[in-house]
Amino acid sequence: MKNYDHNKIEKKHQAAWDKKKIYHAKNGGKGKRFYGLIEFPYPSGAGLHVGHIRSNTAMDIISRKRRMEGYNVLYPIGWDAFGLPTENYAIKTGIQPEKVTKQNTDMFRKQLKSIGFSFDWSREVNTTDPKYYKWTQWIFLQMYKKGLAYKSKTFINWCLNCKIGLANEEVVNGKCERCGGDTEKREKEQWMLAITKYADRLDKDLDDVDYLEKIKIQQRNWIGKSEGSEIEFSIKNSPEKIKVFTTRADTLFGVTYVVLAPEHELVNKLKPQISNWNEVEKYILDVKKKSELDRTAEDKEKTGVEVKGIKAINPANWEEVPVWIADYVLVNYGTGAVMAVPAHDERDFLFAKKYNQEIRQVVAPLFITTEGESAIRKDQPFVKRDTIVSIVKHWSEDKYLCLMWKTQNWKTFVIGGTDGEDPHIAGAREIREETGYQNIKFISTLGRAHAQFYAPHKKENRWANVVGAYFELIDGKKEDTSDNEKNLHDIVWLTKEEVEKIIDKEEAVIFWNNMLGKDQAYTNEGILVNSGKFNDLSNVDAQKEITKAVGGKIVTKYKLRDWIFSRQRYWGEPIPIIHCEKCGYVPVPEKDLPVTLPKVKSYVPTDNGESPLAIMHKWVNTKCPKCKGKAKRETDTMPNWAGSSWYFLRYTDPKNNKELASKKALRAWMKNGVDWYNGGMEHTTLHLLYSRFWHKFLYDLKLVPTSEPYMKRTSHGMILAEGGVKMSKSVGNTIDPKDIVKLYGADTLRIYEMFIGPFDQAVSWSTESIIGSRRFLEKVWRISGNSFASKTDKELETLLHKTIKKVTEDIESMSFNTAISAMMVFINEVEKTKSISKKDFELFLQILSPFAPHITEELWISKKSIHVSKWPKWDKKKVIDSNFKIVVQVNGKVRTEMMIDSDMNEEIIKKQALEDKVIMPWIEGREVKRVIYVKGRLVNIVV
RNA sequence: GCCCGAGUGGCGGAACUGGUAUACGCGCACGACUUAAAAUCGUGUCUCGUAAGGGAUGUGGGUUCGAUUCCCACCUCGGGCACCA
Repeated sequence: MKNYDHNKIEKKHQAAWDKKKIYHAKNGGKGKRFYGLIEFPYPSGAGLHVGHIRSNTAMDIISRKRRMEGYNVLYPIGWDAFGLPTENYAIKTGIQPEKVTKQNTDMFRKQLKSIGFSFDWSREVNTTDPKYYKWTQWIFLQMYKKGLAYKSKTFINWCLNCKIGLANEEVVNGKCERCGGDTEKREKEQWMLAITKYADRLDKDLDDVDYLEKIKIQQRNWIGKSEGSEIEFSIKNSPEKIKVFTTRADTLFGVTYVVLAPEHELVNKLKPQISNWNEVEKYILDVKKKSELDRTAEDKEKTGVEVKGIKAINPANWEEVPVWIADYVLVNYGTGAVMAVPAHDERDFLFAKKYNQEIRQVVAPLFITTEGESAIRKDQPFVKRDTIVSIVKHWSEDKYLCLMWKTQNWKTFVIGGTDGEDPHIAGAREIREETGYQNIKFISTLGRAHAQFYAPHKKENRWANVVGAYFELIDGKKEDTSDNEKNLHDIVWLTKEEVEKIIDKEEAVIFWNNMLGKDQAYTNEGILVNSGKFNDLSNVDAQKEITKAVGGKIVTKYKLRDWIFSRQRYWGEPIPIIHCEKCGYVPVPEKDLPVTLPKVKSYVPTDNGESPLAIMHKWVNTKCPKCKGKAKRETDTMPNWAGSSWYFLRYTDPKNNKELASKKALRAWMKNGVDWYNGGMEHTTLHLLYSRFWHKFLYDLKLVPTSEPYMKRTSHGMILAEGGVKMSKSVGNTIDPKDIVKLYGADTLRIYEMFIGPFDQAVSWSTESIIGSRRFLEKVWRISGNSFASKTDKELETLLHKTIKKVTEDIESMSFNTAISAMMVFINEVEKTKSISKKDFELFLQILSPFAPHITEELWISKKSIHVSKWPKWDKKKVIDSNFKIVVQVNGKVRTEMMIDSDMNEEIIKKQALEDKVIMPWIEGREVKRVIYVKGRLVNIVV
């Protein structure tokens, strides 16, 4: 047998597959179909990356398996070729982007072919091809016609380095996502796409697709759906109103001020009434000057100024509250104004502390005792009581008064009922009665809480509405207390540390912390207090009730913003709009599409932020399609998310010049959407969301059969360099797949990248480890050169069928690493026993073939390609061992193993275990309490 | 701060639904073949202990006959979001 010469074999079969077109998807026919999709690559000058190979191989394995299972498979490839790197290269070198793109795609194509992917190369698409972007432009025009594409003067994120407007999504921590340079806010007219109109559906329809849960979560977070209320605050002596958005309408009675975003339109409208306009205006200018980075800086100390002369009126209690402007309120979320409830919102709390605003509690926490002697007794009614907890400080020392109860295991502050009295009166009375101290000074209340517990001394469930109060004794003057009180508890003075050790009731702890000034916003659920007729309602129920009572509206808001769609760049799809002096914006007639990019001399964007296209007067100046008058073309281009928002549709019918794809082709391939789409987590919030949005739009136009583009979405982990750091050119730790293919072969590289670790997790590259994959393939090669047995050894046959089962199932769950491990185990076993039939070995080659398509094709005997052969089925009878090993444990510790036959029943096995020589000494002289048998696994003897 | 995910040998990692922890691979050590080296093959490889046996899956508790797996608290790392009311 010849040596395993991967170079020769791989080239030979790649050429043969191309010639025989075995991976071409058939358009006609009735059989079952499978559409497997990977994110089409951006053909960068750096060439194919090992990361591309990992994700492409995974879907290649799945596609190859589907083909062998009899599916008509579409596994296409194309180029997402518009974009900044190519343009920047053009700026630097002056070489036309088309030329660079052509070079790069040629290189990528060659490299991808050298890995042996089963792409249908006849359906290659390229987003920069005018025949392709004609339809990108066409879709834009449909959006324009439906009012979803509009021009708007907005603050955009401007990258000072790229000289380009960025979408919110492209700004990371105030820096440009692409170049890492500084960004600033600039006001500019931009084309926008109204993705927010689809926000609700983009959220809701996630229920119906099979995406990894973490992908759904990320999408949902990004969309940021939030249900709440819009409530209007009148302004004193003005017809204007402040509309706020809140998710906590239940806390309306706790509003102590109202905050507007500095950019809020009311600020200017109310100018005549504002008595400190200079101060307000200065603050607004300061905020504008602040870069995005400063505004989101880490310490984020909140700032703001009060708008004097303006008072808002709380619709719940007609209280007048001050109005502030502060930049912690965002103009473009909700209504740009919030009601501040410092007691129950952390941001408002911090702001209130800094600017000395009132903090008013309206939600009391509810503490339920469920353990110990005070645990509530189920099925008993609650007796409601108003109670008070008084913290009493010593007249001269830093000590506090506590009661040690004699009748039950309670250690408390001074407690008692209030009988409807004010806290300072009720508290003082209780202190006198229970402790005898006479000269008491009321300092402050400490908040409210509800507590449910069982009172053993009264034998009843209590529901206490507790108020906390803080008192100081003026002197030690003390009178005798009644015998009754004396028998109830002892009085002790404790230091702070001692108090903290013994006080365990949660409401007491809260009051204690409040007394010490360690208070914080309470944002959890609870019972309403200080809220007029809504008192005692649960805060959740109160949200709707209070909204209704003040004439508010229940509304849903989203974090998602409309998509800034224009770029001031050359290398993108021209936006097909004409500006006419008379008619305004006029869409380019569909028959004139595509609007192609003109050839320009310089690709440098202009300093005033215009695209290089703006100085192409010949191209820019045109006639208005409507009035035939003087007009100019739009010089902004589309972002490179445009072409990738619908490319998967084009694959179904890539050469169609009349439609973006024929209905027939779409019905055939997209009947349920793309069956399986794998890509990177980095595209979860942008590409995935954008393309879902476009697809839903096309669905509404009845152009595509489903409202969701992708039925199933999975994601791969990144490949990191050795040592777990990112691969990067500048560090010089990148791996060129070409070198690996040359040295070890494409099959080895494929196996290695699938074996390297769990597919969905990031893994570190290790050149040292590749040899293992190569050795595995060499063993396969060597075995095929041996003479085969007429019949496969019985145990080996069982292992083969187990392996077929495991590989079949592992591919579906993308557990490629364990599938390969199982095949390695099998091959190791074959080497040991050396008796496998030719037929059985071929079954093995078949399950290996999706992973290593070249070597298996070479070793496959039949004239027809192994890749069109039928996927092996495991034999249910043959995956069960006739006898196997189980372990025997004593008290959960393994003591011995024994062989049993599959037909032995439980009683016999248990008996055999108990009589085992090794086991006997372990159970001798001890009582066998239980014997547990787990089928096919173990016997556990409990003594 | 919030939301995900993950912590297992020297390394990458495996373990079904709670049932022999460390499969498979790399590396390492020793041996065989060789004048030698590479390649290949074989044996060994969590840890303490001569052994019997004990201890180990980030830490500390809990549930269970039995926990890497379930529950509670905490620590570390990775990813996402980040003043979204």
